[in-house]
Amino acid sequence: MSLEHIDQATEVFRQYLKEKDLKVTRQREILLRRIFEREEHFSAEQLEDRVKGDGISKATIYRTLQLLVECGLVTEVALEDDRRYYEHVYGHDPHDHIVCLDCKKVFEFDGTELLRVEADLAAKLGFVPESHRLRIEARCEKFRRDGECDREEIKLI
Amino acid sequence: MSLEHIDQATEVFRQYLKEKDLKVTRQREILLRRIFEREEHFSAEQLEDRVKGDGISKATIYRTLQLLVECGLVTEVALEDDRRYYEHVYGHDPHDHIVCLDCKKVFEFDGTELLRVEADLAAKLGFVPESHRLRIEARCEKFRRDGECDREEIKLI
DNA sequence: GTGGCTGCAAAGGATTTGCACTAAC
DNA sequence: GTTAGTGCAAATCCTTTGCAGCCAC
Repeated sequence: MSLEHIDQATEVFRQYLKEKDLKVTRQREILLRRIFEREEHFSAEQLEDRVKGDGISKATIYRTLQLLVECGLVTEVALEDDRRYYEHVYGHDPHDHIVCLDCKKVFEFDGTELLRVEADLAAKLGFVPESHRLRIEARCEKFRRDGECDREEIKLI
Repeated sequence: MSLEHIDQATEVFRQYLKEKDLKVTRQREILLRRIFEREEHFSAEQLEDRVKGDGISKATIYRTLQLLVECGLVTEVALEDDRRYYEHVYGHDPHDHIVCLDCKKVFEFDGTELLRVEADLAAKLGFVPESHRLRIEARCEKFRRDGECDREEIKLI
């Protein structure tokens, strides 16, 4: 993510905090930066690793993640069922996730078509869709054929 | 679910156990029956309630659920993120779930179209889809308009 | 100075596990 | 009789919470 985007996200977060009469703290600013400076999904534990040395407690990490989700800068991703994973979404196009049962990598794919189908379907049933949580589990043809997979994880495919 | 279906599911389960050299126990038979005799999603805790009085421990419930998922008679449903929910799938058509943010009810809808889109999408990306976990969160038009919703939960819509 | 925030440790809550006993086969 | 299954309680693991001191405003 570009420095420019990080700055914009920081601004969005500060604005959100101000609106809610919450405070801009050292910990919150560092966490936001560490989240946005990488294009990787992360769990609370992995985020803890990223800020190792910055003196930020686990409790603050969990509390800040909640704030970031509330203000829409971060969302949960349904990668696993046992723990929560997150990704930053500021400046990202809608996408969903497909995990390969062979090579275990996670890929993102353009979510436009599914969004349209979802909207149609929901309309037919009398609903207005708000959000969805999706994980597709699949097998990678290349892996099956060659026994390896050279795709880059996460990259939009 | 019809008695006939329960018997068939029981047979499938027994067969699976036999193949794996596992035992057909009183607890396993009761749990399967209690699961299949209702068309309701359930958590481990709710299943515990359903077998209250049958003297089956929580540990056995969790262990049996794993078996039932392994043999394909039951699957996890992505209703909530904090605990696991299940449904029996023997004799059911493919479907997905939509939860109403207004009335909190869960509905099932025909999953054929999404399956097709998923297969197309996956093929384009070089994958063969195996399964997916989906929850659509939406608002119910009727509820918004009338302040109530008379739809029946879970029924395929 | 006054909230809200943080770190710490303890609590919570769902699920899993170790073990001695019991029950299928 | 053998082997796996069960119940119980303890253990795990992720996440949340209570509280005393701290920091942003």
